[in-house]
Amino acid sequence: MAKTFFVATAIDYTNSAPHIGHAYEKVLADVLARYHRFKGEPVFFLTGVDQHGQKVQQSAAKEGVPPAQFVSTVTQKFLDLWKKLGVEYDEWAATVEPRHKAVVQGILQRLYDEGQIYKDKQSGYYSVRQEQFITDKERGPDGEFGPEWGQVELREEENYYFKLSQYRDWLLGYLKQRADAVIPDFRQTELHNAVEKLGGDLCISRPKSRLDWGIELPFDAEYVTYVWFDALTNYISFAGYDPTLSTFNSQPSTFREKWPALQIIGKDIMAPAHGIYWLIMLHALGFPDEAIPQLLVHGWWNLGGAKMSKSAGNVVDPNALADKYGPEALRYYLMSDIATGSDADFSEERLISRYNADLANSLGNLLNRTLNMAHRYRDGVVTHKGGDSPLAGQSAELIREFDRAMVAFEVHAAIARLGEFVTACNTYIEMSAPWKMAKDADRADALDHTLFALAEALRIIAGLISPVLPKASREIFYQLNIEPTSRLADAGWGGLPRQHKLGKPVPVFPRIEEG
RNA sequence: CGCGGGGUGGAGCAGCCUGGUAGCUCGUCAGGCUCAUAACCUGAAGGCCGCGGGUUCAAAUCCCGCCCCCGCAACCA
Repeated sequence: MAKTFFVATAIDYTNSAPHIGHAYEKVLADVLARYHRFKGEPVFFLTGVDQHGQKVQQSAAKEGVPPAQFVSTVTQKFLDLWKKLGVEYDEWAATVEPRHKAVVQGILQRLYDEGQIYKDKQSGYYSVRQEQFITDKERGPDGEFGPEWGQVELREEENYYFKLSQYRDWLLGYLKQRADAVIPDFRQTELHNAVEKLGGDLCISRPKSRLDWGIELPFDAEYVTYVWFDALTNYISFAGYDPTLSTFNSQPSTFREKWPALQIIGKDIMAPAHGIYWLIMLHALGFPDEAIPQLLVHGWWNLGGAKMSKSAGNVVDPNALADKYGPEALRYYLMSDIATGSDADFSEERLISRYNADLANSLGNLLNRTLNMAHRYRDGVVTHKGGDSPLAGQSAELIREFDRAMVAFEVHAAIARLGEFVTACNTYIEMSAPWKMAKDADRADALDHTLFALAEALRIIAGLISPVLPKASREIFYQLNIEPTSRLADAGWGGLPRQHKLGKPVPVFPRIEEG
């Protein structure tokens, strides 16, 4: 049995509505999950929401609703968006769930019992209005804290700390020994540099007097868990991890079959959260190096070269885009117009342009003209005649290179490669000129040969594109009048019956007219 | 000398790890085709691959230095 392809995304904070970056990450995970299912591997796709914490508590208070209710409203927006975009996860990680709490508390208790968590006292500047400690970073140019902080006072507070720094050398060693711990590699360099500067331990609690919307510490009811042990733990709590079993090998087989995950995260939360805290947490919990998850770090969609932010008012709403252009057009754009790991500029014009050029003009038109000719010249029936088509060899190469790109998470490259093949098919039509063959009775076999090859090429294309555009893929198969190819193994040349009646052409990708 | 990314024909990008005729999409120009969603195909113009040095038979690609953009971080408990 093949190892399960376990892909997990970061879980999104339910403080405000999803934006384009959230959508990108989940679609990327969904495409990879779908591709590995297509390859016939068992797949476990985990995503969800991070629902606790101070900002949620504050936002809820502002709206005058209980945090649980506030969180449920925002969570619904994420659920609706994933449904709309066709993001099909296997498990939903919502951190308010009891089973998650049980794992978080179980882990904390174990680490506490093992002496890996201790209590300490620190002091700092505290903003009464914002209900948080602030640092020198918040000081204005004049060295004073601005009026937005209100009254600022020096305050002492006791909290619990996790002995993070003692694992610094382990992490450095791990990163040194595993070249693909983080992808792309320059992020691994960045992480390594960050780890070298790692100093103190990690504060993991908040007194309930300041924050009570969280998971109570099992060993001190006066405190709740601060973000790290709550949010990060979702990756194992929703995969069946049992906190009472201290060694990895004693974990339930349902967990061990899945773990470790490929974790897809944004570049902003690699260091320190995932690259340092999370990896060290796992190590401290007894996970062997082979069970440390790989991090796939993606870039951001910027707007006009500038970072997107709510304060700048330039946030792109994926919901509106999906409504306007269709979810598949959005999926295609997000997957094709950014190199995994890099940043890209978001542009609605680019979305339209790529959709029209790649999907409407190239692929959609290829399907349309092929079906049309088949109906016009052969009553819709394509028949195998003669030897191999040049498209046969090209398709074999396509499948190899497409796969190589996809398993390397380079979805953009895989899509580009597929586009080359679509163009090759269009060129093949021009070269063979079936409309001329149709007028020449002596070339009847050649016409059959060409039409058959095109139908077969389209069947392959429809299979390969299915992880990115599941709906359009099904529609293409429907028009080809064949069962959707559900496995890569069946995608190769030669799968089409030697005589086959095609369906009627209907534009799958109608052009988006601007303006 | 904090950490990292980027600088490639008019625009947006890929290629760089694993040196070997500079590639893709859009745009422009010319031609072809008529099966097709005014789509498709071919050809052309346009680039000292940021600058300077080095290694090499050979550098966009490796090494050194510099310039310019962009993120992140800067004792956030």
